[in-house]
Amino acid sequence: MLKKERHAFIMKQINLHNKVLSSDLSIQLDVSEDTVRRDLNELSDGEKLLKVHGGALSKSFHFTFHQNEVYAQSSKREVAIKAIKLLKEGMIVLTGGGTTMIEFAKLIPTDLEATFFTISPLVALELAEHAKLTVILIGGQLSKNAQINIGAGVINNLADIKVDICFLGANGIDAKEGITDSDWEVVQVKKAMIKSSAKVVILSIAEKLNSVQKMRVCAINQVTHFITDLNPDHANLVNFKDYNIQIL
Amino acid sequence: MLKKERHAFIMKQINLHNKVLSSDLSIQLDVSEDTVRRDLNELSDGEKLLKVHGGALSKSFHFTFHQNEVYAQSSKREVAIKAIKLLKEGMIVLTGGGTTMIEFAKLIPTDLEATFFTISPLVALELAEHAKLTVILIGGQLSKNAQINIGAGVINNLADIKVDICFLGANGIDAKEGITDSDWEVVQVKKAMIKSSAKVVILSIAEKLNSVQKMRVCAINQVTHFITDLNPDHANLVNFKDYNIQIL
DNA sequence: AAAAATATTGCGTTTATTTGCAGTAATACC
DNA sequence: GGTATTACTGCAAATAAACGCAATATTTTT
Repeated sequence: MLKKERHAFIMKQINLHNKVLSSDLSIQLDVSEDTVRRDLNELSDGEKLLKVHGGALSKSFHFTFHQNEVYAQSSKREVAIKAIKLLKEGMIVLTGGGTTMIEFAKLIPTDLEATFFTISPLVALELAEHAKLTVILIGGQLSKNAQINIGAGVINNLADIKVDICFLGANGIDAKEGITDSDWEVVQVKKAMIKSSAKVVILSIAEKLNSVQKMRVCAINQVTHFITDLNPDHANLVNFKDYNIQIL
Repeated sequence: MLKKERHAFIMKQINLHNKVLSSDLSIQLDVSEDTVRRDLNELSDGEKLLKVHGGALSKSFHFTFHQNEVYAQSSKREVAIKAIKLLKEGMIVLTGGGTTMIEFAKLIPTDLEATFFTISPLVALELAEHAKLTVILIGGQLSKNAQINIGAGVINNLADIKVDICFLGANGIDAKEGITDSDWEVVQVKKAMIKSSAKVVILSIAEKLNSVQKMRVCAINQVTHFITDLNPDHANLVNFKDYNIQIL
């Protein structure tokens, strides 16, 4: 593997996870830790990342908690704006959690009258700011990592509802492997959500394209709409053209 | 976990709660207290926080205090501190909503292991910051005014659970008229909560004493504990002495 | 194409950092 | 004032970084 390729791989990991460990990279790239260190030093010299003992962090990491609360917020907002266009008066909508969904909730027109089900307390609170929306929070055990409700209670409740459209964020998305995630409980909930919904819209920033996580939520052909911050004709989306999905 | 990550976590906690305890951080970060102390020293050297005996405080604490525009916050905090003492290891707890309950949630010791049911998304999110708590959010329609879940779904779910203790804020409280509120839906939910709980704790700042709202939640003798920011022997509380309530 | 120059990589060694622990000093709480 | 908690010190073990060097790969020059 060429040095440039390694650098690209490292930067991808950094953007995806905000951190990398030298020891992990050494195994993943199949080179010595020395080489990884040298790579990290070079990237660090080029101001591409922040080198620390044991690995490296995203440069924006430091600010993540202060000024730039949400990573890649502008991309996420772009995605959200496109998603808004799928909303129609009187719809019954189901939404997941995550920062993209919160952006989405904020951008909903204030005069829209609709019913929203959600598993995310944060999204629910954001939706509650809109006077004309009916907001129903599906209860369950609150996951500390994902900040969404999970568990059997959620699944049961989801089984009893049937909505017009479901908006979901994605952790990993790949044409062949479909939608994937890394948390088993979250995967179960997402599966149930898809089952309860006539249309399924996946929202994802371009960065997460062609990345695969450990567990599968669903195949690509179960998705009806796929929204990224890219132009639908962008080269990176060509793999998805074969499936019967509307790409926005 | 990398050192910088720990630092970021600590700063997040500081920004969130305005204070951290070394002992808590040691558990949450899964490192020794020594390491936490060294971290705090480094952050303190970098002027990021104010180190004190037992933990650290936000540097901007004295200034940001005012940005938190919770009405009568200090009274509410006093009430919350007293309420914390009723919590025991392993308890099943049910809580309502409101700013007093949020103060309460913030002040729960981080090493407490317990299960919390709540109808308030905001309280749930605050509780979720505590690593050892199981948080279950009872779902339903989100009331825009009260920012708690209401409606038949909530009542049904409440009917199926039985908890050790229930913490409720009160809108109106009077020895003769009991606990009263102004929103019909909220009253229904509170009634259901009381029904599901072995003990009922009412939290209220002194200001609300002897005030009566339009709708009745329950009589005073259905309450087991009553917490205000006043001394239990205060003259204003004399009316409540006749009932079989523990006044804190 | 062969040779020389340059870059890259892995390994052993040395050096530096980080972390937990034991013992002791300082501080807060009752 | 006594007790419990927290802070500091020095130390040892583990881990990571830096350095020099030799082997290998790549590019440039002849």
